[in-house]
Amino acid sequence: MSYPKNAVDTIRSSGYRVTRQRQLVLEILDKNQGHLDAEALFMKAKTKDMNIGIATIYRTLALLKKIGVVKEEFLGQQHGQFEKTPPLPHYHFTCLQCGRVIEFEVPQLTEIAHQLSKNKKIQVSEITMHLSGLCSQCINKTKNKKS
Amino acid sequence: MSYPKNAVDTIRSSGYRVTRQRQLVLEILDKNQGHLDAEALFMKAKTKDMNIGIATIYRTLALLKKIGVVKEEFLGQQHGQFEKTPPLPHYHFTCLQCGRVIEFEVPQLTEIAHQLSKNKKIQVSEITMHLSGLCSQCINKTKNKKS
DNA sequence: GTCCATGCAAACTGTTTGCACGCGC
DNA sequence: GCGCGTGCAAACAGTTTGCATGGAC
Repeated sequence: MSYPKNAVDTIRSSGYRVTRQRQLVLEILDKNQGHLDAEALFMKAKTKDMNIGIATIYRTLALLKKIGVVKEEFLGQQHGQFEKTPPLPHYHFTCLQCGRVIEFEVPQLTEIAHQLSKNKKIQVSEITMHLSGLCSQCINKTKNKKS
Repeated sequence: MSYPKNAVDTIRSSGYRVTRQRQLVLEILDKNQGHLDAEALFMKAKTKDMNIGIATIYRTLALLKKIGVVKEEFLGQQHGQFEKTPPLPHYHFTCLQCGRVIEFEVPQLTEIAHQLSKNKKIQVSEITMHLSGLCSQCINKTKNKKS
């Protein structure tokens, strides 16, 4: 069966131990369907487990990334944000003013990547797309601002 | 006239001074049509000017980016690589094995971004796309390797 | 009981900043 | 000559690592 196993099962079946800390990180990523960086995740984790260390967060995220449970996205251009790997690939728009992130799908990208694979004789394993600009709210704010 | 002014003119007309160091950085970026990160650029600059400081490199790149002369690309996922702003927007493929970068154009992206702008009522000012995988050389290497 | 995973602190990397001097305009 | 731009070193932020202890299996 190719049922998407839940994350805990994936950890176990990949040969790693299911620890309290790893479960906590997964829990937080589940609740926050948004995008968290290591620091933000650490903060949230601390409220549930005062003793958790930032190194554990980094090690756990690296592990989850390696076994494919989470994806790292580079949105604000600097350090990565993490989210549970979505069933369908999607991409992100970031508002340069308020930082809001909007997700969207672009089915055409698969075809575009396929064409490129043929033309350039390459093998594409990962497609990243990222838009930035102004979200509708910030467009309105700017309009209403009289200078 | 909307002739693309050369970079030096752009610096001057933006109200900044044209210094030896800034010219050197531009020269290096011109010669290396490839993609250099701050460190690599610093190394190359040192061979021409032993006394140049890494801080100058960072400050110069930030300036050139601000006035639109260079673009910062996040290819290897971590710190940015810089290239002179190309006349036509293009995107990059990075080989995960050998690090080779291939450039390509995707005219359709403009239209895709336009559609999204309408649907989501956003204003897109920047489109980023990045592919990764294996280049043709590395595909062959892998094939020929008997294990 | 074994050995992987954790917490802590120290180390490290890439980048930024404060300041006195030097140079473009 | 004025004031921005530079070099240097120190500061900083984010991330990684070494090591002794603790917990998953």
